[in-house]
Amino acid sequence: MNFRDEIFNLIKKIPVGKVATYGAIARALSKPGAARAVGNALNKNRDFVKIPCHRIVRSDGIAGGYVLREKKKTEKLRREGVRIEKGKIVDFEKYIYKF
DNA sequence: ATTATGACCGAAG
DNA sequence: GCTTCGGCCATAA
Repeated sequence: MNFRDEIFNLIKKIPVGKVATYGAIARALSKPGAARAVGNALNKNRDFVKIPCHRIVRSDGIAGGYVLREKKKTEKLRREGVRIEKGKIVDFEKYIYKF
C-alpha cells in the first residue's frame, strides 16, 4: 500500500456534497503536515471515475488546484450542491467531511 | 545522498 | 483583502 492508494481509499468514501481539506487527509493518514504531499499525489492520479479528487479543497475555502484548472473544479463542486462565491466556499464547515 | 518541485498551511506584513 | 515567507512531506531526477 503506497501513499497514493491510502489517499484514494480514503477520499473515495467522501459522499456527494461534502469536501475535505488536503491537511485533513494528511492527518487522517497519521501524517500531519503532509498536506503538500497529498496534493502532489493527487496530481499524478487522474482516475476521475473511482477518485473524486475535485472534493479535496484548501483549508482557506478556495477550491485549489486541479488538472483541468481550478475553474472546472469549482463547477463540479457547485454541481454537487456546494455553494461557492468569489471563488470561496460559503459555510465551509458545513460541507467538511470528517473521517 | 543531495536537489528540486508542487492541486499546501499558517503566520506575518 | 492581499502578497510573501518559511516550513512541511512524498516523488523524481
